[in-house]
Amino acid sequence: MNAQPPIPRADIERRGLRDLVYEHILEILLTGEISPGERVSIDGLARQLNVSPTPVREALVDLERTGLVVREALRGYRVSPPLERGQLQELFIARETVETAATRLATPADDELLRALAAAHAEHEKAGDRVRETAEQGGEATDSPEEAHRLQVSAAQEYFARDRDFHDRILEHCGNRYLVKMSQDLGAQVHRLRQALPHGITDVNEALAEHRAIIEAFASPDPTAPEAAMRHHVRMVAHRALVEDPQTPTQENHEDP
Amino acid sequence: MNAQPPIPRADIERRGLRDLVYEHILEILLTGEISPGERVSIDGLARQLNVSPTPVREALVDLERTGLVVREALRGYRVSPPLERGQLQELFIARETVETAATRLATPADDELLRALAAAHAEHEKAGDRVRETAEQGGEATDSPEEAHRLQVSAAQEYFARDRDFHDRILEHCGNRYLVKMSQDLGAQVHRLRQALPHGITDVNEALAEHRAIIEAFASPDPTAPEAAMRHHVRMVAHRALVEDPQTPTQENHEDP
DNA sequence: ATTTCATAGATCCTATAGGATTTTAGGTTC
DNA sequence: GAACCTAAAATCCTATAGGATCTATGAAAT
Repeated sequence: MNAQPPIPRADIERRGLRDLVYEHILEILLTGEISPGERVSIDGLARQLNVSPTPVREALVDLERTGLVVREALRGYRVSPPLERGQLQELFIARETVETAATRLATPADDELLRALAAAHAEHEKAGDRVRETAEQGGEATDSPEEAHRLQVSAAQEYFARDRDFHDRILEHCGNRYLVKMSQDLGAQVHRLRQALPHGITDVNEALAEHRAIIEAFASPDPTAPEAAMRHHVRMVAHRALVEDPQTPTQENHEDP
Repeated sequence: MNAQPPIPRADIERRGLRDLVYEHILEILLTGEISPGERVSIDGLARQLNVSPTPVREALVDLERTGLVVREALRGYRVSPPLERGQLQELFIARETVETAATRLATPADDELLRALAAAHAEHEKAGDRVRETAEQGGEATDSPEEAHRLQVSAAQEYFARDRDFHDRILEHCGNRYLVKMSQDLGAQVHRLRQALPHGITDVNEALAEHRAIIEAFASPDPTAPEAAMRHHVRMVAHRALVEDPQTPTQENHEDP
C-alpha cells in the first residue's frame, strides 16, 4: 500500500464550483461583455457555463456585495449602472481616506517595502511604455485597426494591474487587514470607473511621476512625507478624472492640503 | 377604472425569502446561540427554519463577506473565531480612520445633524440609565437571578444599539456612501467584539461624556474640533477595551494626537 | 493502551423539477 | 396611431433528490 501520511494539505486550496463560477462571471463583467443596466440571467449563465443555477446564485450574491451587480427581489440581477459624478467624487474621497491611512501605518518603510515598491514601479513603467507604444501606432497600424485596438485595451489592462500592484504593496505593509479589505472593495468600483472612461490613458507620465515621489518620500527621513505624497497622488488622479463637464459639485474634503 | 399613474413603488421594498433567512441567521449569530468555531450546518438551519437549503446557502454567502462566519470548501461554514488582540487593535485603527473621516466630512454640521445628534444622545442616555439600574439590582434581584441576567443583556443590547445610532447619525450626514458602507462592515466586527467581552458595560459615564464632547465640538466654530473629539472618543474606547492582559503589541498609529 | 482501519452517519455540493412572478409579444379598442 | 388587455414565454424562486466528501464511532492489530 502507498504509505501516504496524513498530508497537511493546506496550500492546495480546495475550491468549490462556486468560486470558479464567480471568477468566470467576474471576467464577463470586467471585460464589459454585458452593458451596464442589462440583465444578468441566472439560468442563462447556468446554461452558458454548463452548471446548475445554484452555484451561479451563490456567486451572484457575492458579486452583489462588491457592487458590480445589483439585485431586485423576484426580478433578478443587473449590471450596476455607471458611476455618476457624485459617486465618483465620493469614491475618490473614500480612496484617499483609506490609502493615506495605510501609507501612514506603513511608515517608516522597512527595506522589504522599499524593494517591493521599486520592483512594482519598474513593472509599472514597462506597462506605461507599452501603453504609449500602442497609443502611437494606433493610427498608422501594423495590423488591422481592430487588432490595434485590442492591443491598446490589453496594454491598458496590464497598466492598471501594475498600478494597482504598486498600491497593494503599501497596503500589504500597513499591517491592518481591515484597511486592506476596504481597499479591495473600493478597487472593484475603481475598475468600474476606469472601464467607463471613453478616451484612453492620457496621464501615464503624471501617474508614474507621482508614484516615484511616493517612493522618494518613503526613503526620506520625514515621517509625514509618504502620507502627503500619497494624498497628493490620489487627489491628482481624482482631478484628472473629473476635469470634463463641470456638473453639480456635491461635497469637498475639508482638510489641509 | 382607477386612474393610477405608473406608481413608482420604491418604498414597498419587496424582499425574498433569502433576506428573511439572512436576518434570522444574523439574529442567531449575534445572540451567541452558537459558539465561535462551532459548525453552522446548512441543512440543519434549513430544517430549523423550515426552508430549503438554497436560500440558506445564499444568506451564508452574504454573511461570509461580513466576517461573521468563515467557509471552508466542502467542509461547510463555522462561526468565526473570537477576535485576537492584534485584530482588535487593527479594528480600532480602521474604525478611527473611517469615523474621523466621516466626522470631518460632516463638518460644519447643519441644524438637522445637531438635532439628530441631540435626540440620539438622549436615547443613549436613557439606555445608559437602564444599564446602570440592571447592573445595580443584579445582585439583590427583584426576580430570579437568570431573569436579572436576561434584563442585563437586554439593556446592554439596547445600549449598544443607541450608541451605534449616535455614530450613524454622523455617518448619514457625511455624504459619502462608501464610508457608510465601510462603517457598516466594521460594525459587524465591533458587535462581535462586544459580545465577547466577559464583564458587563463599565464605561457608560465615560462614553456618554465623550459623545457629549462631540456634540459640543460640532456646535463650536472650530472646524477641526469635531474630528479631534471623535478621534479622542474612538481611542478611548480602544484603550478601555485593551486594558487587560498585556499581550504582544502589533502596530501603532503614527499620528499627532 | 495506543494506533490503525473500516463502516455508518451526517453533511456538503450539484442537478433537476415545479410553482409563482415578471416580461414580452400580439391583438384589440378608442 | 396610441393605449390597453390578454396570452405565452422566459425568468426567478424554492423544494426535492442523489452523488461525493467529510466526520465520527467502534473494532482489530501492534
